[in-house]
Amino acid sequence: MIEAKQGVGRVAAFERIDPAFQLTVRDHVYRAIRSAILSGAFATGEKLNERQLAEQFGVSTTPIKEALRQIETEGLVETLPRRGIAIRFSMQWAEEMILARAALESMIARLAAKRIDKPSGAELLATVDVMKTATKSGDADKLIALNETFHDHIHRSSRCGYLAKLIERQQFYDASIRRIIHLDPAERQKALDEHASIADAIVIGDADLAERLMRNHVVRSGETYLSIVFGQQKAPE
Amino acid sequence: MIEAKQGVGRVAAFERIDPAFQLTVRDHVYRAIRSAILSGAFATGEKLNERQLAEQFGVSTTPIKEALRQIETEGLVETLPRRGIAIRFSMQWAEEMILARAALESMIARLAAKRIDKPSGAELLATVDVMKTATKSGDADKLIALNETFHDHIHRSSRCGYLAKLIERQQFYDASIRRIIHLDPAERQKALDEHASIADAIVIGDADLAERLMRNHVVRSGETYLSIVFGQQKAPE
DNA sequence: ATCTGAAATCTGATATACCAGATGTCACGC
DNA sequence: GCGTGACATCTGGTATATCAGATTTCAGAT
Repeated sequence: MIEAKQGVGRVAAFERIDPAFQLTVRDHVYRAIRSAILSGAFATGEKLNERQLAEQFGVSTTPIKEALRQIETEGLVETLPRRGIAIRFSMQWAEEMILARAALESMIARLAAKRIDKPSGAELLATVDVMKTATKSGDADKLIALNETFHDHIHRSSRCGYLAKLIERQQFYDASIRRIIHLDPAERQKALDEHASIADAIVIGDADLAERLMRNHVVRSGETYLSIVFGQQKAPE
Repeated sequence: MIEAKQGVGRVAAFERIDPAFQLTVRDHVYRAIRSAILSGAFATGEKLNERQLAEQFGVSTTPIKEALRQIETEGLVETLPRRGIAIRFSMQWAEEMILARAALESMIARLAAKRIDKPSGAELLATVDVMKTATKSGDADKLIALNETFHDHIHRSSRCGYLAKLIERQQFYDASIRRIIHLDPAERQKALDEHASIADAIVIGDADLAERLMRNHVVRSGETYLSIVFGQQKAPE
């Protein structure tokens, strides 16, 4: 659908570039370090060195410092002034990130149930239908994308920008790990059932039910990811 | 109570200095800017200028940049590469911070109810008792301190460091505003009743009840703060 | 009067140099 | 042998200069 501005018919329908797309060095470094930490490349308590990181990335320390400040604010590392930067992330940290995400996603599901309108509700149910198909055919990549679409729909329906942003930071696994999970047919089916019932609860406006289902879904699937990322590790006895 | 180390009786009982105490320029700037934003010193969408801030604080841009990165990660401002730094905080943002805090605090209350031990439970109830006294006498400052103690007890009992840290960032009002609230006897009584029932629920281990009571408490008191900070503003109709 | 586009200017982004606290090393004196 | 303390060194913290994208300004063309 092309919308011409000011009645001039021949302007091409190029979408505005999202300013956040701009790849700064800082942003690249931020993602790289964050992802490395979350994938377990560093042991808890291990030290990071600003100069060394700068050398590895082939940049100055300035963008490194800024990226580390962001990662610090997220809680993944702790900066000890003039003593070093220590990794804080651990299995227990990941467990709590799941709990945080469960709390926030269930809150947002509750609000979505109260605020969703007819068209969005229909879209949400339609997404679930597509998921059913993808689940049967076992298309893992498509399921991963649909999963994101599903949660995005709910976030938008809740009209909560801040909460949605906060939730994004509570993810400690990436697409490659999701793919592993989606290879298991039983897991796919379980996720589908949960998504379907969550969508139903939101569309009929049952806030309490949507909240509860969402929390259970996030905790359950989170624990599955946890066992994959951290293997058979157990919390300290 | 003095604990001598290694049996040497004459060593003074100096406590270890918390490394986080060190006041760096960055940290000072971070707190100052954050507090200014939360107190409404800037309009939503208003631009901040790194050089100008550096000049105002009388420091270079380096600590300013790092502080802004932290504030950005919290979601209070948005950095548009090479275009400026825009304030994102608004009444709606504050409303969502309340919801986030409600979601996280209720999750932590749920865990505290499951994990609290006898001594901590007794301490929690004791804190509520002291609160009763302070409520009657109307000592606002003491109540503010006790409030913090109360929530800290619960955070510690939940054994969740990450969640507790995340919750800290969801506070948009400071002590001076709390004092205003605590001047109202009716408000004091309401808060006391809520605290008492939350403590009871946690101590008897009723996770569902603790969660629900905590959420309602945070939302209700949050809305009170909201109305004070933002006056009679209303969300866009 | 209006549109175009080059140049001035504003802003954050990055690089580099240097500062200062924290830590480790090791010769020295008991 | 062992505790002491000066000093080398490591680390993040801060200051400053410069780079480059974004925006604004405004002369010149239509």
